Amino acid sequence: MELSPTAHVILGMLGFEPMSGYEIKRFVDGSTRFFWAASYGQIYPELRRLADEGLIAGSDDPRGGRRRTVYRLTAAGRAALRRWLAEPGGVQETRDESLLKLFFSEVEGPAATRRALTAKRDHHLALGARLREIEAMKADRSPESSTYITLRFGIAFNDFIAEWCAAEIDRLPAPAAKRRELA
Amino acid sequence: MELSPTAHVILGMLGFEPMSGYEIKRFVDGSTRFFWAASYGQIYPELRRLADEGLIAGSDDPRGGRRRTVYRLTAAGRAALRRWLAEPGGVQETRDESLLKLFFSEVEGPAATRRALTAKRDHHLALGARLREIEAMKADRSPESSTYITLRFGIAFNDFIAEWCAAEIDRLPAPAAKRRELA
DNA sequence: GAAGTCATGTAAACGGTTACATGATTTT
DNA sequence: AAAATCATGTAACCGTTTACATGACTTC
Repeated sequence: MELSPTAHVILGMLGFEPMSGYEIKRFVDGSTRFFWAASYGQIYPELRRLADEGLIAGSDDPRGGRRRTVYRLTAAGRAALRRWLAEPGGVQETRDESLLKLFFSEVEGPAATRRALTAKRDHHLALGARLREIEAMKADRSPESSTYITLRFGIAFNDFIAEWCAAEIDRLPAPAAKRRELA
Repeated sequence: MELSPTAHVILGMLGFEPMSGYEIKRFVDGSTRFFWAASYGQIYPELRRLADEGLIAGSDDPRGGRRRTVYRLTAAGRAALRRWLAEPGGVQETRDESLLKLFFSEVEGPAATRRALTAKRDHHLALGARLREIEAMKADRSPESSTYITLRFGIAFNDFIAEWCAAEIDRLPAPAAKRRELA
């Protein structure tokens, strides 16, 4: 029974601590979301499947009058998580419309290229700021924490792209309006 | 009629020059593939749709005895391309299983974190090498070519990640085996 | 008492990949 | 003669998102 990457996200989250589907979603939205998103439409059916296969076990744990099912890893589930972590490779996909626009911009002239680079720079600037907010709230910031390493990766990565775009904008020929001013 | 990003890829490609579906696929595989892939299962139906909407026009242009349909942008198609390039934002999605493994690795201890970082470093090293091969073959390498800027972005980006991973590996506590050697 | 949050779930739609089918031409 | 490439296309499948439904509890 081949598990989907999203199933592994769930196993990984439950590897930290037992959680409900709702909590998994919240956790994902504040962490892996930037490189692996998951919606309720995936999480709840997947929890059922993993429970059916005996990799996780759910137990009722209502909060007040709200029903609530908390799942935890079984021994088989922890083994599956360990196996997945050890095996190399995996999906690596990007769909970046801003790069697409940059790529095609030359048919519209250098002004369009500049616009595309500026938009991309701003996007990654904003994303970097978001990640720094998450960093400020993060409890475990020890240097060998892999979740913290991943977060720092995200920040460094977005910083790098923003800076690269800014440098590239500077390399571009000055826009027509500027040139007229200089003349 | 809202166009999908993949429809815009086709419009963009035809903005460079008229092409057949097969040629679009080949072009994509050597360029946008790294940030926006497209399969035949998308390209051919999408070509039909775009032709039905009058954004592109196909004409038979057999090569020898092989039938072949070459598509070119119509005025409406070029306007749609221009409009899309001007509008801000767009899809920005990443699915990176290597980051997922890095993120969750701490439950397995620092050796797993090191393995995850090493795997990621090697992946981006290989990707960078692939892009450099493409660069070596690329005709237009003028600094204001947006396709070349995009390619250089890919190279810089993969280099950066590989170096970041390498630096992070060095920051990690020395593995147990190494420590015993030192004792 | 209204809005927000906690909590679980499903159905429909969507975008995309994979695999397959067909057939001609070119290269080895 | 076989393998590779050119060329077009479709059907089945898959993972994911969106939107919706339900209901209890909490905060303003």
